[in-house]
Amino acid sequence: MTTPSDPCCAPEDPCCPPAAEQLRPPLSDAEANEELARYAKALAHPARVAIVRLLMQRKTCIVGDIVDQLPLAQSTVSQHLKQLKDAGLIRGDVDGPRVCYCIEPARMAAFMALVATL
Amino acid sequence: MTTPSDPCCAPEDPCCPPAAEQLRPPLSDAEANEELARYAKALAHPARVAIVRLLMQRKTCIVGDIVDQLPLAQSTVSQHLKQLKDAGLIRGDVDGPRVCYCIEPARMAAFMALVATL
DNA sequence: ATCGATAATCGCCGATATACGATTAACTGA
DNA sequence: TCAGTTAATCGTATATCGGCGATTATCGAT
Repeated sequence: MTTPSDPCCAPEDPCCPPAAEQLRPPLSDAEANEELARYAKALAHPARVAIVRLLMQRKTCIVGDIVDQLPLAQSTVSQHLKQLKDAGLIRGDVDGPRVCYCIEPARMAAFMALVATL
Repeated sequence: MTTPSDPCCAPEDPCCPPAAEQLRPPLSDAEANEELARYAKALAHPARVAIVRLLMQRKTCIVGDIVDQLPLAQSTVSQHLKQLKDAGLIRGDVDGPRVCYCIEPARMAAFMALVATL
């Protein structure tokens, strides 16, 4: 459980622990290409790379902080977050009026592994 | 020089040796994000991933063969090749009536290095 | 029950991506 | 020189992206 005084989550108490890892079936060549392309597409914008880097650095899940770090409107940042979430690279957990985003480490690892297969 | 009988280049005689490597200046955070995003964008389509994989496997630079390997029109493949070339991930050398494409290993390594910094 | 704060969504726009067929350009070989 | 092959480019249609302001939804606190 999260300490009530903490708006989101302290580094030692992340609000969004890694999702239960379901077994990922082996990929065919075409599937691997599509998955890699999906991840790459999610990172195909500097703002999204910046968001990922931010979430990697600060283990704690930030939300509005991300908006403050970027020279973009709130709605635009929200769209970028959605794209990263749809790609599975990040996760967002509702915590009161805020939403905590954090990296989905397994997916990140999967992306890096796919890149390594090139 | 290329053997005339060879349509493009034999594996032991690649038509496009790696480009002279100019020193790459260190990148600021923002520049690194933009460069990573640029590479990621280039790989943000399954067909382009497939092309890169093809060029990594067959060291020899293929051209029309790529079209045969993909379920896309020649003009479409040409566009994808252009995007990869613009991103610097591949290189195309004219060899008679054909064009030989091949991986730009240094750029590929740069991409992988940037991914590793995430 | 209402207010204030937070974040997602909507609607809109211009710009870009993706696909194709048709055309053009460049080179070889006859 | 002319014909054939190869690949890039052009033109077009559709879809998605990327940005913003405005609106909506949700929650905590009063």
